Amino acid sequence: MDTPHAHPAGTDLASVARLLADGTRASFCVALLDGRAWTATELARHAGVAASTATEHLNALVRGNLLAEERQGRHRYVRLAGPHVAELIEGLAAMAPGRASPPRSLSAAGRRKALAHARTCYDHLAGAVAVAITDTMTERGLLDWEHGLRLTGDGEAWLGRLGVTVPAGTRRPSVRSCLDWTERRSHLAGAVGAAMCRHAFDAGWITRIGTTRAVAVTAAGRQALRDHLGLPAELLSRK
Amino acid sequence: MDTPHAHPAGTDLASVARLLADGTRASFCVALLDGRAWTATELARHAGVAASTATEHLNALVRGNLLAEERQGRHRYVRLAGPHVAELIEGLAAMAPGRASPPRSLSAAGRRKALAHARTCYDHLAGAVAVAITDTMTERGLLDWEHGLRLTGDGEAWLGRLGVTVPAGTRRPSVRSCLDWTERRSHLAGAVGAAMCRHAFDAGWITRIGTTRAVAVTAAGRQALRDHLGLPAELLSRK
DNA sequence: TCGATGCTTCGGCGCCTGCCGAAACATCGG
DNA sequence: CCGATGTTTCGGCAGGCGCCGAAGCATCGA
Repeated sequence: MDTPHAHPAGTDLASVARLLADGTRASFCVALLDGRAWTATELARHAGVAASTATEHLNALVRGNLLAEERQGRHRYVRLAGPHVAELIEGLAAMAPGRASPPRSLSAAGRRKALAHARTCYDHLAGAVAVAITDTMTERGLLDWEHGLRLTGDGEAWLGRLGVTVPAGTRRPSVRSCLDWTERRSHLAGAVGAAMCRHAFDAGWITRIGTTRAVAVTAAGRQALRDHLGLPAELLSRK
Repeated sequence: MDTPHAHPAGTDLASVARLLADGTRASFCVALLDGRAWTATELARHAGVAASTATEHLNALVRGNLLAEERQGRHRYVRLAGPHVAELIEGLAAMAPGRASPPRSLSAAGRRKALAHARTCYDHLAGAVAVAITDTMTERGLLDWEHGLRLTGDGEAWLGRLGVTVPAGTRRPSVRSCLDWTERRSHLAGAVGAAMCRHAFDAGWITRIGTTRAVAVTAAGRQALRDHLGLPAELLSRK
């Protein structure tokens, strides 16, 4: 070897980072942030590359343990390998250059606006709505940031009144903050964030817009958030 | 452009990841995980590249806001841009291929062993010792993982008896868990972790081994950890 | 003022890797 | 069994990027 001590710990770090360093692979991962499984062809079309190219990228991502795959007949379904991957990707994206490049088309502008308003982030809620919810929960003493983020007793009771049940006994932290890449503020993640998001879907408070990550708050959802958190309607209705 | 909708959100994610996707740049960042400022030449020699090459890499890393720089005379000092960068890098490294490549030389083996035992991770303590401290603090009810990680009342009192003072009023979470890339377990980070590490240096409980990230626990340190945490001596002495 | 040292700029070289299309293979629905 | 559709393999091409050395600039110490 010609280098003194060939990057002792640098190489393995680089090998992981390299997986996300390509625009197409990154585009796959961002798409998969919705927490659902996509087929290889869907991802290829989404990123605008040939199917053969997508195959090679997926091989790399699966091999690198960023994605998990599942074969069903002639379809190859892939999804993020776990919440830690989603958090890593969000953390990386939050560090991106501050200047959000202006959208180039009207439909892109609308899409961006919908995403900024409310969207899923792996398995919990993100966007302006999620940040507002998190802020209000903090103001009302449901969340405590004093010594690390935690759910207060009031918070537990409040969740119970909402009908949200959090699966217990897992190693996953029950509350966690996740940096929002549109708002640049924290929103609620972790097991509680996921349970709240799931419950909001089940109760019909939010619905997916088409097949994207963007979600819309329904009339019932606005009502529920006003009743339980006192959130003003104008914050929740998209113009 | 020849692609349908040129990676809307993928590009900025990729541009950040690309910075860490090169072995040499990654090697710089891993070196800087010790939290100190290095000169360009030091990093170049460390990674085994020409000074001109290092300059270009540093330009990229500073431009991408991963590193902060400070000019002093003819020296260019760089350091990580903040704790969030250190956490990102550790998170990425923790995802690296499980098989730790066996060290190729005796000195490398010794170095690796020292690092695995106790080292600094940006501004707090990592390695087997740090994991043991964190575990014991949990067992003794000083830390509570129930609803997100937090310091208990007992924990605060315990810190006070140790003489550790934590700067208050910052936005930085006071306790945080950081995934250890040698132990694959969590250790204590955040403002409290940093304050404890700083206090341990000041009190002479630990000292740096040469100019590396590895640290040694002194006799006084073993005594202190036994008195305050009941940690067995054999855990703290390197063989 | 003058050498030594640290850093930067600039060409130029070579490899790595992402891309495609064509062809083969696998699966599904009849 | 057969066409349609999803996926994979394989060449081959082209651009990007990391590397170096030489030369130039800035700063330090004397």
